[in-house]
Amino acid sequence: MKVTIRDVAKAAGVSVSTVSKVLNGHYSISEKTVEHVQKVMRELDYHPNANAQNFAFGTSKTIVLLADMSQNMAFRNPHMFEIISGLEEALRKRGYRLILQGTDETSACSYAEDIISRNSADGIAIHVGVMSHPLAATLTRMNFPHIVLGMPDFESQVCWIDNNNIYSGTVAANFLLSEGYKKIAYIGGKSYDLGSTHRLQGVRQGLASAGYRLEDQYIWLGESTRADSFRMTTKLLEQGDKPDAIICSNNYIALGCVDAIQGKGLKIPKDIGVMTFDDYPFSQIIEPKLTVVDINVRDMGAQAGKFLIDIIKHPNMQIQTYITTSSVIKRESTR
Amino acid sequence: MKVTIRDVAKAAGVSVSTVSKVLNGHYSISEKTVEHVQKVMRELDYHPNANAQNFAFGTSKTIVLLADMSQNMAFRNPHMFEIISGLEEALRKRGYRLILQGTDETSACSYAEDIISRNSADGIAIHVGVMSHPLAATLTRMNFPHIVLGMPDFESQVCWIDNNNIYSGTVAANFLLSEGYKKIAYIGGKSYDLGSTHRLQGVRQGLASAGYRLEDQYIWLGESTRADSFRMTTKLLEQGDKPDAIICSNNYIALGCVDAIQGKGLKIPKDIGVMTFDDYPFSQIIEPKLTVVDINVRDMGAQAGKFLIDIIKHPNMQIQTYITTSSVIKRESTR
DNA sequence: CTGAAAGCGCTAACAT
DNA sequence: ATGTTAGCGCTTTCAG
Repeated sequence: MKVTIRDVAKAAGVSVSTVSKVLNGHYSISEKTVEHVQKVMRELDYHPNANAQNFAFGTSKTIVLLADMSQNMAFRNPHMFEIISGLEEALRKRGYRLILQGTDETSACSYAEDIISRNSADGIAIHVGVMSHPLAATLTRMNFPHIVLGMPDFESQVCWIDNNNIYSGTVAANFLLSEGYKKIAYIGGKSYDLGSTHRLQGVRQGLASAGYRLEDQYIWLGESTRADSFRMTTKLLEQGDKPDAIICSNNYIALGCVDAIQGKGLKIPKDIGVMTFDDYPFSQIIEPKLTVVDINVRDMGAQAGKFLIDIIKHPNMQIQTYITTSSVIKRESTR
Repeated sequence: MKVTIRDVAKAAGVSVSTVSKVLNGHYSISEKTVEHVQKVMRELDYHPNANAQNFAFGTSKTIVLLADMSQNMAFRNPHMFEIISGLEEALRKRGYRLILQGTDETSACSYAEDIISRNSADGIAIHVGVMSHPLAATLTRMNFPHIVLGMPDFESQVCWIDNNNIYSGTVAANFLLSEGYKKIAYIGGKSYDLGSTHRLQGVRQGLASAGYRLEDQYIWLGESTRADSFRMTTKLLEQGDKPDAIICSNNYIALGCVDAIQGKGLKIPKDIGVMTFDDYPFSQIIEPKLTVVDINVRDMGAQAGKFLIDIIKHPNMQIQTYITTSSVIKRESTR
């Protein structure tokens, strides 16, 4: 059968608590005993039972992640899985494990309640996609260590972490200016698309602080689809005064934008520059390869993991933050 | 403080073991007592401590997944995360949780040994990408419940599950024949690319059983890159007798193939049909949208979860299997 | 049908 | 520096 701490104690001729102390590197054990006990452990091929340790310590060294992982999500939103990868790595480095729990927005709250009340995890990470008002309420009411991946689209007291899209917008604007572009246009989503809105705001700020401005007729906001972007870009290009560069709020919009530009017989980047955000696989597949502001999402996951562990260790800590890790990857769609 | 089973027992005026039996639906408790105890539980807002239960039951109701989740993996291989999603769902339905553990091939084996010897999971799932000889040896030597996601490229006694690429190849061939194509070519990876090799084999079989054959000059095997595929397709098209359809072993190869065809001024699907395997996001983005044999990978993950739990419940069960869940998604690259 | 008591394997005062 | 002992919260024989 399984060899337990008692077997080791017996074989080593010491008490169980001494073995336990060796296991946990307690200072009070003499070097000689430590070595002896460790030798016995090796001989017996002893490995402390994880369940028993967790139980005795009153901790599970475990974080659960609530996220929507329904059909095709990995294809539609690889982004999320890259965040998860970063999160897992950060947690692992700190001795925690990540439990994946797929859920929809409706069930997320009861899952969280169950986890908290049954103490089946030391903390919860929640992808913003399944975040809801009741869940936020539960989290703050129970005062349980948590972090939301992405900024919730409503006010609350929960801890969240997100990329700074405003900053990314500014990075994009600054880059284009530094490359000599002057008449910059923006194609993005409507006001409820917070990402797009923030990026737009950042672009504005970037231009403003360099003494330029984003002209109203150069801003087109619509659906985040290839088709609607095609429509908007076409309209934009049919106006009298053409921009010399277009910033697209995301990859899908960029796709339609490129179609439209090429449809008008214009060359990228010779006649007009294009750039967008996030380094999706197809940023590199479409012609020309897109210049993007890359927001290191994996790093965001890693930061989230770090913060969550900090929160667990310092329960009164409060985090609500943006992190800024964007940088430009220059490819062929800008000169 | 936390309310425990003892508090419930006291408040309900019964013994701890009675409460435990109510918790676990033991037959021997009278309906009256059950109801009474449950009422007290609700009143006290009692929730059994998960750690303690696991400890007492000697199980963790937990599966760990070993997989390479290094930088950009979610973008390079969304496929894997879709499998993981399916796996998680299947496990959850059966009362198990999925722990994610990122690793490289080298560390995977010692992670597995640790998990097994410390009993920190009831089973292990391993993505084939981190599979190795020593890991296979460990798994069979320790006789621990496991399942490998994907077929290992070496002989062993481990349990694995994979799509049947041979079958998928046949599906592709049959589809093209049924659409009226007759001169079919194949562009794929070299012999060590098992996926490509099996698909090729399936294509051959499909054609053979319909009385056709895959001509040698129509088979080009090289690197799985857009560039090499471009090269191979160009060569193929420069031969005297052109095929009327090309099957590409994967999406990257399809990309280069489409480039080459269009580079020769040929139209898809008018002059030549193209199809490939796996429904990657960019199968839909490139022009024309690709007809693919879709191998429901999420379902493969789900099956893996089901099998793994079966193995846990019936330890002497042996599984080494293909599953076949391919079907054609017809889009614009075939007529 | 219910309860007393012995564990599951490990940790952590407290005593020596 | 080491050992004694009492738990951690729940399950599970075994008696009654």
